[in-house]
This record gives sequence, structure tokens and C-alpha cells, in this order.
Amino acid sequence: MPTIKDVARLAGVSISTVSIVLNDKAEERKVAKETAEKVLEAIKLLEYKPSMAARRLRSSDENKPVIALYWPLDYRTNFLARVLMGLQGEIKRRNFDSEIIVCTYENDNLYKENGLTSKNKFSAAIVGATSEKDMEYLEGLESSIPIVLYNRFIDKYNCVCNNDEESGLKAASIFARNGHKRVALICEDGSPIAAMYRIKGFIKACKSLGIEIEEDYVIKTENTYKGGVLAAEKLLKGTNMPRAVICDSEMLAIGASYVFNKNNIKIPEDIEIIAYGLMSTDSTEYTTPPLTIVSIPSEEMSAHCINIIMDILNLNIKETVHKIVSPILMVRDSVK
Amino acid sequence: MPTIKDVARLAGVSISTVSIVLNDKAEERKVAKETAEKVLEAIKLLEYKPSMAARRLRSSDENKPVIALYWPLDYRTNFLARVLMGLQGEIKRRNFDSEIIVCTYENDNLYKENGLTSKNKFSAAIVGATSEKDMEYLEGLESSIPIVLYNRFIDKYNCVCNNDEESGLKAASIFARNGHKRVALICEDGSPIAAMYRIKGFIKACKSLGIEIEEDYVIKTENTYKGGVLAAEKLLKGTNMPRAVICDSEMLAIGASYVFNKNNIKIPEDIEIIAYGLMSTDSTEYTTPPLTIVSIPSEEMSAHCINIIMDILNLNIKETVHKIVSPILMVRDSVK
DNA sequence: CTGAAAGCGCTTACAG
DNA sequence: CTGAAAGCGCTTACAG
Repeated sequence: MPTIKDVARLAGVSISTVSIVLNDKAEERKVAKETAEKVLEAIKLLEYKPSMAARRLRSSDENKPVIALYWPLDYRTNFLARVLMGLQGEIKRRNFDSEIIVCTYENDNLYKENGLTSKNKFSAAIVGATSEKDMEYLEGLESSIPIVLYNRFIDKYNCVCNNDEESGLKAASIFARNGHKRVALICEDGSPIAAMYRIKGFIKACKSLGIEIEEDYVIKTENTYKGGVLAAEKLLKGTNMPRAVICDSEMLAIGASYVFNKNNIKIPEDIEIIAYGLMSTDSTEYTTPPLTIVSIPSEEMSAHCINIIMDILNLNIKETVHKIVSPILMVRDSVK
Repeated sequence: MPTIKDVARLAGVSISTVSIVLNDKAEERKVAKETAEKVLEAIKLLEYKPSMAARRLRSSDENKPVIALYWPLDYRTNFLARVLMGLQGEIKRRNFDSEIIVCTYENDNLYKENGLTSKNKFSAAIVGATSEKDMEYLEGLESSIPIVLYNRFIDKYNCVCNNDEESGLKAASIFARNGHKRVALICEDGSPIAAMYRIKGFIKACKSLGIEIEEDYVIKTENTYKGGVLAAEKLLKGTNMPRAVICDSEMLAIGASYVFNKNNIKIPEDIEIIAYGLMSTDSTEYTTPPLTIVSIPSEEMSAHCINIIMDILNLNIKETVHKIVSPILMVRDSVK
């Protein structure tokens, strides 16, 4: 990385002069045109980029805490909005003088990000939607800043998680109440971790309530609207249609509903649908039909994340915190 | 802001010692327990926070360009995912060694953000979804870094905009083709700028095609699913229902569809619906019915933003660029 | 018109 | 076990 010194040397002037030109003060400070041009040329030649760190230090910029939210950039970006709004809401409510910044990463590639291992970039980080490989990386990591995992559990980190057993129980209870003995499950293929736990929670609850989930009633697909469509079509082609189905996201449920509606399979009379909710709750409020959801308590989880970070940054509290939060059940027309 | 010097003075030790304690090297460097405690106490007392800028400078951290995406944190967060994915896609495609960071701001309060006026925080910024007041602020601003406006126009800035006239024409043409003479319009109350232009474009196109939009056919509401519901209910109560309606977002269109479906008003037989699309296009693909949209060419717009920034940062190109991009029409079942 | 020097707040190699 | 000093890359007040 060339520095201002290199530019000065190449241009044959002092670093003061370079700085002046750099800051568009050449005219004001009456730098000779010729000199300015030499400097500009050297800058271009060297591809010189001023060091922001040096500038910040020099100008004694404020030093308010910066919280990074690490979130992957795939279909899960759909869930980002709600998390972000939750975080900002709590920051505002608590008057926490801080800045939140979203860093996107690619799943399985969290290790490429240097924000967690550098003390110099962020004051703290919230890490969400990690893959199994990312989790392994985190397991082994000696992070340089406080970290809170969002809906993921690793003992050594602060964690804020949805209560997946409760999610399962809330969904399964409705199906049990309505007399179902067999339930279908639509979920993501190669399910990410959170989904895995949600699904486990659901299956466990089903068992405890005498509901069965047969092998061929588990449909794995991509976690998109289209995926929901494909899954429902697969169910339709099967020998006996289920009378109840749980979908691991609103996208899946909306896609599936579309297919059922189209094929004159009445929801909830012919088939009842429950979705696990990750997006803002109104996204399933006016679908056909409005969907019953067991929703991630995203707002509450975000609030916990902020509170944990405030405790660490402001009060210097060092114990690791694990929070488990209850999901939100919203019963709507897709169940009887 | 207390510095390491202040801590050293209060603790009665040298700054080296403070630094050692700070970096958890107290044991390794065999600092006396007593000394370490004095330091820790001083840190707590002064609420000392190390300067990240100084640390970065000292450790000669890499200095890769950081691009800030300014986006407001309201219902428009729903549109953020698509923009973000577009930006990242192009960054990846062009192998641009840079980082993108999302900075959320509150509408009308862009002036409170200091990232645009400081040379020390970001290398460049993309600013989206500004309010009128934010635009006034930008008009008067002497920004310190390159700025690209996303779907907003101010002559002195780089701008990447949707072609709102074309959007209007694409939508209006369908209605004209299907013989409509009167069309209703559902849009946000106190419409934000982009909406205003989209709407103007639509009205202009309608006029040119002999379609009328009567006063009481313009329904202003909040830009949410619920808002769409309320607007449609209002139309239903009117003396003569429109046979065609344009909605300024998918949320509005989905809410309105819900009401029409519920009241046995057939789409598209009884009423045709077109929505302006801002979210990812599959969000309206499996609604009831699938919605015809005129979609913001978000991916293309994002690509332009990145390209403009690359030109400035890498090639030192200084001319202001204005790009106008054609919207994407997706005809689906909500029109005949 | 231009340059030498101080100093922003840290960390680290070195000395003792 | 602890401290004095150098230096990271800038900007700005000052001198000439």
C-alpha cells in the first residue's frame, strides 16, 4: 500500500503539499498548478488511496460503538429486515449511542470475514443465520470482540435463541387438537441449523402427542416460493394426500397454498397449514388464506442482543449469556 | 474522550503497561496482579474505550474500499434485500475488492448521519429511498465522498433511476389494450418521491392513452398490506367499482387482492390489477392471483451503482453520471 | 508558494 | 516486572 510519503517522493514534493492537493485545498493554498499536477499524476500512478485510519486518528473522530450484524446474502435476506428493525428499535428505546452496520457474508465463508478477529473494526458483532461450517469456525475462533449469536447456540458465546421445542409444541398441539394423526412437513433441503432444530422440536412434539410423520411425508425442497410449489405438487401426486402440513417458512407455505388453491383443495377443510414465521408477521396476514404461523420472536430476540451488548460495552460485564425466547403463535384461517 | 494516557496517569503506570493489560497480555508479560487491577479500575472509572482508528493505524490494517448503502428503516426495509443482493452480485461479478456496509437512517434525518460528510468513514456511498427533506439536505451538501443516488435525481450527484415514464406507459398500455377508460390508483399517503414520479408517469401515460383517473379513484393509504386492504374496502364502498386498478407496491396489491377475493370480485374478470414491483419478483408469483407487475430493475440499477463507484475509485473518473434504466414488465394472471 | 515538525492514540521491540 | 521511545499515515499550524 503506497502512503502519502511515496506520493511525495515520486512527485518530488513534501508530504504537506501532497496533503493539500489531496484535500482540494490546492487553490486556496496557492499551490502552483504544475506542482498540483505532478502530485495528481503520482497519485494515479501509484494508485494511492489515503488511509482512513490515519485520517480518523488525526482528526480525532468520535469513537462511538459500532455494532456489526453479520447476515448471509441468500434467500435469508428476506428475514433481515425484521431483525434490523428489531435491533434499531431497541437501540432507540434504550438511547444507546451506537451505530449498527450490516455486514453481509456468504454462508460457509464466515471465516473470510475479518471483522470478528480484529479489534479495530467493530465494537461488537451479532452473527446470524450461520451454516454448520460457519458454526465450526466459530467454535474454534478466539474472537477479538464480544459476539452474540442470533438464533444459534454455541456454549462459549452469548446466544439468543427461539425456543424450538415450544415452537414445535405450539404447532403440533393445534394439529393434535384437530384430530390429526399424520402430518406432512415441507422444509429446506440440506436444512440449515435453525431449521433443523425447529424441525426436531416439531417432530418431538408430534411424537409426544401421538402424531406421526411418515418418511414420504417429509418433503425437502429449496426454501423459496417456488420450492413450496414444487413440494405441494409432489404431495398431490402421492397416493394419499395429508390433511395437515407444516412449512418451515412463509415462502414455502405461500407456494404450497397456491398449489392447493389451484387444485381446489380447500384450506383448511381439506388440508390445514401452519408455517414457521421468520418474516414480518403481516406478510402472511392477507394471503389466501391467511396463514397460521409460529413466528420467531424477532423483536424480543433483537432486544436481547442489544441489551447483552450494552452490558458488555457499558458495564463491562463478562459472563456469557444464553437467552431462550418464546415464539409467537398467530392463529389464522389456514387451520380449523 | 479519555485516552490511554489518561488511564496510565490515573493508574500511576506507563501507557505500555496499560496497553499490555488492555490486550489481555498481563499474564504473559508477567504484570503484577496489583498493577493490572489498578489499570482495570482506572479503565472502568474513566469509561475508557480504546480508539479503533489508532489501533488500525498502528496495526497497518488493510485499507480496502468500503461502500456504504444508506437505507431508511421503515416499511421500505422490505425492498432492501433486493438492492443489497444486486450490489453484492455485481461486486462479485466484477471482482471488486471492496466491502459493502448498510447504514440505516431515519427518513428526514439523513443530515444526522456523518458518513457522507466525513472522508474518514467510507470510500463511497449509495443513498436510497430519501425523503423530500433528505433531498433538500443533499442538494445543499458538499459531500466529502463520491455519492450515487439510488432511484432519486439530483443533477449534481451520480444517479441511477428507474424510467418512471416507461413504467407508467407499460402499465397504462395494458389497461388501454383491455379497453379501460377509467382506472383507480392506490398509493401511499404523502407519497415519497419515487412514488410521486411513478404515479406522475402513470397518469401521464394514461392521459396519452385516453384513460381517466378521477379524483375519487385515487386512494391514498399507508404503504403496507393493511393499507391495501383499507384502500380496497374504500373502493368497494364507492358507488361504482373500478374495473382496473394500479397499486404502487406489492404490499398494497396483495392487501387489495385479499379484499376483492373475499368479496367475490373476480380478478381479472371483474377487476384487473397491476402493481409496481419493488420487492423480489417471486414475492408476487404465487399470490391469489399471481400479480402482473412493473418491476424496478433493481439488479441492473445496483450494477450501475457499483460500476459508477468503481470508475471513480479505481479510474479516478470525475464526471457525474446519470443512468435511466428500463423497468421489467411481468404479465401474470391479474390482468386479462 | 512550499516544507519541517508536531501530534492524533495506540502497540511493540527494546532496555533495564 | 515496568517504562521510554519509535512509528503507523495522516493534517495543520507555523516558518520561510
